[in-house]
Amino acid sequence: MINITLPDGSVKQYNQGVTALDVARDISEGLARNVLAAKVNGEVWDATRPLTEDVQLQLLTWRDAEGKSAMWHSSAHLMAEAIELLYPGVKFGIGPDVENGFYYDIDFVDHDISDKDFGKIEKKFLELAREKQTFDRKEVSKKDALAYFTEKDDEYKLELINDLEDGEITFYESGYFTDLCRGPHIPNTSPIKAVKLLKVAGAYWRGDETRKQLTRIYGITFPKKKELDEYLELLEEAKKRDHRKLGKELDLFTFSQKVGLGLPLWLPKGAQLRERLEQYLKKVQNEAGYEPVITPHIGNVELYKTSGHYQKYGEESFKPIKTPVEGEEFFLKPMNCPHHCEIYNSRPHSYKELPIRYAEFGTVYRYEQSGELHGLTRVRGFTQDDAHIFCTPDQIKDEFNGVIDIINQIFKALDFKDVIIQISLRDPDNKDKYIGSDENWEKAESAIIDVADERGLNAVIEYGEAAFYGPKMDFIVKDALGRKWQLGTIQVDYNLPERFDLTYIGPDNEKHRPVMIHRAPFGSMERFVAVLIEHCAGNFPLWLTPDQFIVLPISEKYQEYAEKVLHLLKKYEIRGLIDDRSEKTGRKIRDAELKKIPFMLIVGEKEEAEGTVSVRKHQHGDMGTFEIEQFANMINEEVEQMTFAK
RNA sequence: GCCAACAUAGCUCAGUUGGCCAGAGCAGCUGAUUUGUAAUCAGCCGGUCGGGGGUUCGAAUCCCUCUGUUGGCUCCA
Repeated sequence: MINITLPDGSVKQYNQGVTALDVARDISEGLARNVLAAKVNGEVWDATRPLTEDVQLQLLTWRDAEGKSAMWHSSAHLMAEAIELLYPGVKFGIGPDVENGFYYDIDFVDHDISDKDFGKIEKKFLELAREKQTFDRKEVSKKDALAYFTEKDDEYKLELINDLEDGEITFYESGYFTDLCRGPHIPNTSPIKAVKLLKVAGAYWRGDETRKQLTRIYGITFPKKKELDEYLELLEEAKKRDHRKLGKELDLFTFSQKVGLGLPLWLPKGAQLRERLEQYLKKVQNEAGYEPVITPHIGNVELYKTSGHYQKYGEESFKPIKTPVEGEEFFLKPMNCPHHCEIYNSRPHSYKELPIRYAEFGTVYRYEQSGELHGLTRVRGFTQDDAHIFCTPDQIKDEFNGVIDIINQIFKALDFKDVIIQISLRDPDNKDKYIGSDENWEKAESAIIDVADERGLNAVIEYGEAAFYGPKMDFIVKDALGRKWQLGTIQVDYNLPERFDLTYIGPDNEKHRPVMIHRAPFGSMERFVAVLIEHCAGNFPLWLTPDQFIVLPISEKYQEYAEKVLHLLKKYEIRGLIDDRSEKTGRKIRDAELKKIPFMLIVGEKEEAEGTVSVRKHQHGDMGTFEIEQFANMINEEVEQMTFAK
């Protein structure tokens, strides 16, 4: 007999060889039907795998993330089975579960596949699911495993098996399909009631662009058709928030083939919005002791040879510009730091001056691969809210903390709540990819980790994500469709000070090396605005929105009064416009609602006589009649509150 | 850059298996209307059907190619 401890602390006794599914059945049939997998001593197992000793057991269902994983992973197998039946001879790469569903990388050999084939695959998929196929785990020797896939002529699986140790190889058999797989899987396919294949994409085998590109098919499954419908509806809703769509609708930005791809053009309303963000940050930075600097858009090739960027990125940059007579070469600047180093170097510095903080909204240009360009989030020309802090090694922590304060303040003012904080460190197995000494790297990495610990930040550590010159802390936010974008970043850099031979005179009258901190709270204005648009679905906070109100005169008779209202509100520094078209009020309201203007001020006979406005709030409706001053105070209070959100 | 799909008026989209001068709604312009909380009416303007090549008696429609967009992959100082 063995003891099974359940999450509520109760202990039950069973015969050796009992399965999690048996335990579930013992509790209730309903539970047994819903069990997808089991957590055994903290490790996720098949619910059908025999338990041979005393264990802590947790049954996993659709409600648990691990339960979903097991089902989606099993769905990947099922899709592979369907595809193998429909397209004999295809070869399989890997097929894991992902955040929302699963994918399988497949070499279709000589079959052509596109999303037009999805319907056929989905149909076969559901047929197979209804067969209640079980997933049978088999431990296989390396020799047998190799033999099986040699027979199948699947070089991808063979490569995977060759990387595994004998004794740790398992196969799963389901229906007609056998796959190399660690598991775990759901007991059988009956919970999979609804499937949707979502997209086809090319994916390099093992993420290596020098290797063959396989066809990746993404899909998602649900235990109920209704849940699938809800998910698809959610995707539709998300599309409405897409910054590319809203940017067009709200006249914020555009692109022109003639100007060039990846080069955004800011329209008046978008430029206004962006300028407000910049002014806000300038004010915050001014209070935090930053000094503005301005540098040109190009820099001599020598500058980037000194910085090391030339060696690393020279080949994948826009080609240099040459002066016609001297033949001197200049790069469009891909970052501002080398310029700022030269500003620092323009005269000697005393330790008493440090830290020095140079800030610049610097526009930079980077050659990005054409397939990667995406709205405002991935462009070839963009403006960083950049600053470089030059400080002594023992000032790093304070400075780092100061930057985090600024980032927190901004994210709070804009109501960004779901921010992922990532500490990006060097890949310890691939140190040649980075410049600088081990000692400096270790110092910088531990400084960042210490600050995160001290502030109790819930940060994730990622190895191999560091910049080539130093480790960093990134602030990552998701867009409407759940894609992750890096916004703010703080980077410690011991390398550029070396390369530019930056120094300060210490109290000992000797030269010392300062440390540089690169930081950009927004990251880039383009990307930040894009994420902001999606975050608030185009309903910008009052302090940022291009037009705060629109006056809607009932008829031309009240045009003069409308102008008076506009004029008065201007005096309170509230911005707006008048809809003077010869349209009905209902129409003007509809258009203003669609333009997402926060307040509509309706004025007619009554308002003119009383010197008031009738206020309608966007998405809320009629708020009643206000004195003009009263309305102005309401707006200004709201603006004040948001800007100074702590 | 790679894989796949897509590209028709400023915007959103119709255009069946190639067949009369390519259509609609919105926007724009002109006029009428003088309007009270999400669309007043009428007329007009607007397209070398992304560019180029080809097949055909005939191409928005079929083929090739280039460009761009979208979704991924790879990359991201």
